[in-house]
Amino acid sequence: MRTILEAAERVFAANPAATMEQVAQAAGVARTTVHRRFATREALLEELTGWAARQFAEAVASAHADSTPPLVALYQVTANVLRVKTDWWFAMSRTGDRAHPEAARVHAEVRDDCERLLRRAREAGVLRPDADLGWTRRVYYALIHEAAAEGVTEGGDAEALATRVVDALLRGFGSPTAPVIA
Amino acid sequence: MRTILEAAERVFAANPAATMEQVAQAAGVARTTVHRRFATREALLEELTGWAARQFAEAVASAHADSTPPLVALYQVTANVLRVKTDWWFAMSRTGDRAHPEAARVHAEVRDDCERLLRRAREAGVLRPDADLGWTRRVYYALIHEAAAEGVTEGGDAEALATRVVDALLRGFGSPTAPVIA
DNA sequence: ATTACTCGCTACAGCCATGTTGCAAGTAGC
DNA sequence: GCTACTTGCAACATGGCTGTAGCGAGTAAT
Repeated sequence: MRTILEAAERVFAANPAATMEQVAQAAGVARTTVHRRFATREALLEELTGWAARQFAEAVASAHADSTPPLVALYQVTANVLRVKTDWWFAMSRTGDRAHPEAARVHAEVRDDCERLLRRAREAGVLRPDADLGWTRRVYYALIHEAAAEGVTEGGDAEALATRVVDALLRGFGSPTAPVIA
Repeated sequence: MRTILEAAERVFAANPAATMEQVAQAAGVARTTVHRRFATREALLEELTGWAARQFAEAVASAHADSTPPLVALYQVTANVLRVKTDWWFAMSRTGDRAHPEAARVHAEVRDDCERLLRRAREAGVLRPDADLGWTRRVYYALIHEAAAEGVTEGGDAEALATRVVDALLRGFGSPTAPVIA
């Protein structure tokens, strides 16, 4: 069960169009055994996304973003999410999928949590007063995605990656003395 | 020919696993006609990635990044690439693919160009002296990707998107007076 | 009108993944 | 030993996509 889901994650991460046969082989079981647990391919994908969504929700919740200073919360959430996302790369990439309403709900909720956290950060002076929170959130997501990609291929630890993500998000890479474009 | 490639781009952008039938339908031709131009599905994909790669190379080259100040070059390259990437979203996402060596070569060259530009920017004081160029480049790519996604769904103009990308890359979203994490 | 060309349509063969079933072997518990 | 359960294996049916071939209609040029 867990074995099959983890194998599916590995296989689909390498090739989203992989077959049930490949998943079974990676799990070390027969293809029919996979079908015994998951009636259809769709069902397997759904289980996978649901499983990842629960891990995701847990990772976000355990950061207690509401009861810590924004900067600390930002760092904790980032590190926790990176841990999950490097292990469940493929499953976590299936966010917008119409399948599995629970996963969609989780992602929507996290999205709200994230925007709320960013708003708190802006009010606390951590973010610039003129920061566009929608764009800020999308950039934040993109940075996490990129850092997770590095974590998958090179296996860095979540804390170091989180530090770089938050640093890139807040400071950028420009010299403080450089001219500004807009 | 062009019609079919453009249709393929649209269809595959919506669903990478789309069939030749769907492509043909989107192009307004019969499936056999698609096969007359592109012997196999693989051949169609290759043409598509090759076509996008040429557009990409042209977009980068026409920015004359070597002969303008780093900050200007960064902005020009960003805007040009965004124009191509919003139109050829799917085809441009097939970078690491082993198929079509020309596309792989183009992407490798652009990557080098980009790192060279970032190095110039750092030496010119546009980037912080301690900026990790590899990480900077990956973040830059991620920002372009994100901005292009917005361009695809909401159709903003390339200049405005480029401004936001460069601004996010250089300044980030943090308040200049806020404490730093690392 | 003839020729050359392109396209749509139909039909077909082949392949591969999916999903199902039945049977045999192995294991754990009683 | 007996039972219940799980698994592997082989076989099969099904469906969908791919790629090919042939025929007929339409069009443009000479």
